[in-house]
Amino acid sequence: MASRATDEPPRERLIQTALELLAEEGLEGLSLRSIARRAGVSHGAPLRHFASLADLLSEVAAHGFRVLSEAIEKSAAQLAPGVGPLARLRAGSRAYVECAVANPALFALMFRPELLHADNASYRRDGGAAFEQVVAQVRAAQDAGWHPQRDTRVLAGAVWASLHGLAILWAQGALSGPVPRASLEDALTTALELLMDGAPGDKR
Amino acid sequence: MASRATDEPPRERLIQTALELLAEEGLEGLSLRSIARRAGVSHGAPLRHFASLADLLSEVAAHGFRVLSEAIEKSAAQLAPGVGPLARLRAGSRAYVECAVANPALFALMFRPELLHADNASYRRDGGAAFEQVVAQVRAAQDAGWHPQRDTRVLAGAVWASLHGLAILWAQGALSGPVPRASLEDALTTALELLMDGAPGDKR
DNA sequence: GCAGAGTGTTGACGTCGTCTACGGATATGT
DNA sequence: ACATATCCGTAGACGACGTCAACACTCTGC
Repeated sequence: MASRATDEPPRERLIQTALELLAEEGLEGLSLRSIARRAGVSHGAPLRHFASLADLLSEVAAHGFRVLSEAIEKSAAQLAPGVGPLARLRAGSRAYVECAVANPALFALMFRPELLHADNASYRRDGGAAFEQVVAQVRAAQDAGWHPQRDTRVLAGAVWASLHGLAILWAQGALSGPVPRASLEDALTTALELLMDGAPGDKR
Repeated sequence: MASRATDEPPRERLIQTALELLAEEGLEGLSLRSIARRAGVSHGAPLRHFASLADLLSEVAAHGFRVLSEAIEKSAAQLAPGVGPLARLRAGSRAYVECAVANPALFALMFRPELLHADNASYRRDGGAAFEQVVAQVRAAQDAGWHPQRDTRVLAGAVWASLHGLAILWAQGALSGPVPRASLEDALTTALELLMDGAPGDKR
């Protein structure tokens, strides 16, 4: 029996290969030629399917945004039906950071503009969709009385950026030095409490 | 008269050249050979003074951390003597983000572990010093009643990460798409208010 | 039977980081 | 004064990289 991968369309196969390589070797190991080698094709083959390395990586990054969106969605879905919107936002925020920590290299790639085609269609679409998910959760929390007077997109940007900082620093190990190892999880909890407590909301 | 730069020691001269190149061309343009070209020496010369490109870039990143520390220090120094520690923390936070936005490529380099030697001495020292500055400001705020019961380093880590996320996303333009252009400054203000209001502190 | 698209190979080009061998200063010890 | 060592730079090579052009091998539809 042949490996299932071989009868996938070549574009998808290359993206999958790149994802594997990224997970195993990190950002440094991710070259057009190494992807080709691992996929078992010649060094020029990937350019039949992508205009450039940046184009291939942009598709990989778009895949990452889809993974992220699913993680956020699932985190909200598995809460009890009665819990309020602010608790959902908290759960989504946790999911964002945990997803980044679970896939550090992929997450890093998603925010490396110099490696990507910023105007790649999938990248823009899936990245935008992920942000809109945060916006929707923030809006729901506002409707429930959390900072109702603030501009929703600005508020969502501030929340997203805060989570994002924690996610990258944590994922790339920059926090392990200055902050004691055991308390990285604490830092997430602390950040969420700073951001989302002390203001009228729903049940904690 | 000869350019002042030529009688500097060659190590410093190369770091300065790299900083200029980084500011003008961004991260992509920063190669060992392009630095050598701009410094007017042969392509192998820089390796007389640095063990590798990563080593040179680590020194450049360390310089960036010194710039950042000075910006934070200056922001606190030019406040009126009477203002409280929480206001100082707020001012330092603004300075962090504004410094990143003023030097986007340098700031990006400082957090690209795959381009750096993570164990480079200057990099560790100056990066650590910058974080300790935040820790000191947080501790002072705690002494004045702001979340006094929390672990200082964890709290500082959470604050730093939040600022950092805003700084990178803003510096690399990732926020301009989803959040309306004019309100990036608002996002900073919003984040600072979320993080540092609604808890007992000093005078606003 | 044949044109054309889709896919893959091969070889080349310029750029890159790094290494080695070499050359010329400059300073120091005798 | 000379020899020696150290600093700093050059020149050429190597392998890896992204990209491109030329070529070949399937298919499919007519």
